[in-house]
Order: sequence, then structure tokens, then C-alpha cells
Amino acid sequence: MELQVSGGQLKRCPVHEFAFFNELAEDIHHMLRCVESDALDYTAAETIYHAGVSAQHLYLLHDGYVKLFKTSENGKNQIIRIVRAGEIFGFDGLVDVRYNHSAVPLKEASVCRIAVVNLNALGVFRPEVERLIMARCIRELQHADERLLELGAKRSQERLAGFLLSWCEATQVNKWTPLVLSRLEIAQFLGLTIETVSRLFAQWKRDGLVVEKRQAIQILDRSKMALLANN
Amino acid sequence: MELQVSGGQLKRCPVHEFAFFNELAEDIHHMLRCVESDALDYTAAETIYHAGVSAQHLYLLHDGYVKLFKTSENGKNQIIRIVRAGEIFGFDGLVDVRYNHSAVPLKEASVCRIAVVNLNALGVFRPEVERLIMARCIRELQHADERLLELGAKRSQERLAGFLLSWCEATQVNKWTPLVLSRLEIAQFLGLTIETVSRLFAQWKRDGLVVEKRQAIQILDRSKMALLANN
DNA sequence: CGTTTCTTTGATAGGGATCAATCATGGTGG
DNA sequence: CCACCATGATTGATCCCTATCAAAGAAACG
Repeated sequence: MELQVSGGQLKRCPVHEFAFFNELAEDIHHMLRCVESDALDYTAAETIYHAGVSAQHLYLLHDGYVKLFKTSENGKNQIIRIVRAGEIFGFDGLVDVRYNHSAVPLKEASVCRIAVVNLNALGVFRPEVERLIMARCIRELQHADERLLELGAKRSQERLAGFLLSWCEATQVNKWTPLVLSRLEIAQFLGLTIETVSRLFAQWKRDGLVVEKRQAIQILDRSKMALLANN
Repeated sequence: MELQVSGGQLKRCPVHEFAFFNELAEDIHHMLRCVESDALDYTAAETIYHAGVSAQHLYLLHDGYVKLFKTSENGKNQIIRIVRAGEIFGFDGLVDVRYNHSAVPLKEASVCRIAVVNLNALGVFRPEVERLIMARCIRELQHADERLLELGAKRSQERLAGFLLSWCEATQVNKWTPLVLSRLEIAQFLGLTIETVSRLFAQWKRDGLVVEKRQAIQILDRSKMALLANN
């Protein structure tokens, strides 16, 4: 069953397949299978939702990356958060009528969405699910705190170094990490310009700190990178 | 019953007096009266909790203002959030073992704190309380998004103008708004330096945009200020 | 291949930081 | 009550980081 809905490829979604819900007890897990949910596939061009639009769904990212961003009055985009597989986004609907930011995949992304009304219909099991969501939300808040420190108190090279370190965090040494962001997106994430990001990359490549190929990056000297990130 | 505890003035606290909990149903409200909670009074010098310290309490701000801030490796402070009366802070304990930021009153502040273990002991009523906390947390997240946009995509005068507007938001025109922040604290909130903040103030005073006395401020031309904030 | 989009690189300028000194302000003790 | 000191705020001069403007180069795409 495939339907075209607001730019996403729609199909029935087995919510319980998501690692996210594995934290729940088995009976709740079972309960959740009865909840209606949709699976959607997006390409990089399609937006998942726009800021200001009616917020009716909570999203689970199954695969890929999604950028959440706000646009200022003068037209600049600030990327708020980069969602990775297994994470939730679009909390707004639980509290507010509209999304306060926009969501767009970095490349392709497959998500699962649950209507807020369905979440509310979970009955006695709802509290358990809400507790889970609350926990995720608090984690996001902590993450946002960290980013505020980055943007408010650090200079360009510290920001970029910090970003690259966290981006490559899970990758083993001497392995490539796919870099799905364009220079523009990195700049929008760090509150810098394309040129500044490009220049830092160029410098660090000359210094042998990082290497880059098509859509992948490798930090050759993490401790040196950590030095640049801190000071 | 008055005890000295970690820099705060301790006394028994009737949790149910807080507007925060008025959103709850009456029976839960009643239930909460049985929960142990402490009221604490702080002066500006005393810190409520330090980043990295064991997070065992959730705080309700009863009166005054509290700044939450992180300190970077090079010693700079970034104020993450300014808590106002009626708001909650210190979510970390619900999910994590440590606070990820520090909390210090701007001037005096009286707070009520509830131990996380007591929150968990609320039994069947806990879900209602948790839902309330989740809602507040999501609001904070939205607020953090807005601040990321400010710090990442706006210049000094836009940030300060935006800050002053939101600070004086609830005040009627031609009325004074108490400005409990020092220049340094405003700077740390906006990711600027004392000097930059001071110069903007001086300029705007010359232009007749704002007036200031001892610890209070008044925006004379809000629409003009809004113009400076946007562009 | 040619065309479009992204990236790099260079030159320049400007916003805000930094350094430094003076000026208020408030608290303290004589 | 006033002189004194400490802390915070203002103002000025200068510098540097990053944005901006501009153009060439590389990569992606039909």
C-alpha cells in the first residue's frame, strides 16, 4: 500500500520495529503494534514539515539524517539540530499547535510518524511512552545547552573542530566517516559562512589533520583536533 | 524549622502552593501535598548547584531569577537560560546522574525543590506530573531553538534588541522594567562582550530609544527596537 | 561535454574583541 | 557623614577574526 503524501513516500509502518521502543516493557510494546503509524521515505529535496505548520505528528527517524532549522527574518538559516537514525523529532505537537522549526532530510531519509491523537489514545500505556519521550526531550535540552555554549562562546575553528570530532565520534580510527553535509549546511549549523568553513578545511588538509574524499572524511590526528576544539 | 544546606536557607515547603501545579487535577494536587519538598532561599552569591554535581532535585522557582550557565574550557561563561518565577529547572536528574550546567540566582531567589526519588514515589499520580514536566521541557526546547538562531545568525544589535524586547515584554508602555542583569551577564547571555553591550546601550540612550535608571529600564520606542531586532 | 551547482581561493572591509584608562556607583569604616 | 576603596560601567584606540565581495576551479548532472 503506497500513497503519495506531502512529498513523502507513504506506507504502513510497524512502529515496534524501532529500537526506540525497545526500551519499553513487552506488553506495552505489544500494545503499540495496534497504534496506527506511517512509514515515509523522503529524498533530500522534500521537506518533512515546515515551521509554522500544524504539528500533528511525532517522528522517529529510521534511516538517514534530518536537519531541523529555523529561518530568521533576514533569510538566514540556522540548523538547530541534526537528527540521526533512532532519534525522535517534532516534539512540538505534544504541547503546541505548530512546529517551530522546519525539518528536511540531508540526503534520503526514512521516517516513521505517529499522530499525536493516536499517542493520546494509548490509554493506560501512554504514561510509559510519555516517560520515554520526556527522557529523550531532556537529552535534547542538554544537547541544546552544549550548542549554545559553542555558538555563544567559541570561535570558528573551535566550533568546526568540535563538530568534526562529534561527527566522527563513533567511527574507528583510520576509517572513513560519511560526511552528508554540504559546506553550506556545516556553516549554517555552526553559525559561520561557507568560506570560513572551506578555509579551515583547506588549512587542516594542508596540515595533515584531516583527509577528505567525495562524501567522506577522516580525522588523522584526533588529539590535535581536540586541542583546536577546546582552546 | 530552618537549616543551612549547601548555601541555601532551608525550610519545609508546601509544594501545592506553586502555580506550576495548579494545572493538575485536584486529587493529584492533594496527593502532592504529601510529597516531601524543601523551600530554599538564596542570595546572589550562593550557587544552587554546580555543573557536574549529582542531580537529585527538580527545582521550581518561586520568586526571583536564576541563571543557568555553562563554562567552557577557556573559562568563558555562557548563560543558557534565565529562569523566571513559576518555571522549573534542573531537569537533568530525571534522566542523568549529573547536572550539565550550573544554577545561580541573579539576585535573591526562593526555590522549592523536590527530590527525584520522591517524584518517582508518586505512584499512579506520577504520570500526570511527568506529563506536566514533559510539556515544560518541550517548551524549553523551543526556547532553546530560538536562542540558537539568535546566537548563530544574528549580529550584536539584533541580539540585544531582541533580548530587551522579550525582557520588557510583559511590562506596560511607559512603565519601568527591573533589569536584574549586570552588563556582564547580558553579555554572557548574548555571546558578546561587556563593552559591546555598553556601547549599544549608550548609543540607544543618545537616540532616545531607551532610558535607564538604577536597576530598571524602559523602552521608549518598541517598534523601532523591533526593527533593530529583526534586520 | 556543456551547464549548473558547489567549493576553493584571493582581496578587502567591517564588526566586534581586546587592551587600556577614566568614570560612576555603592558599600565600608573611620 | 564623608572619605575611601572595590566593583561595575563607560569610552577610546587598535587589532584581528570573520563576513563580504569576487572570480576561478572542481564536481555533479543531464
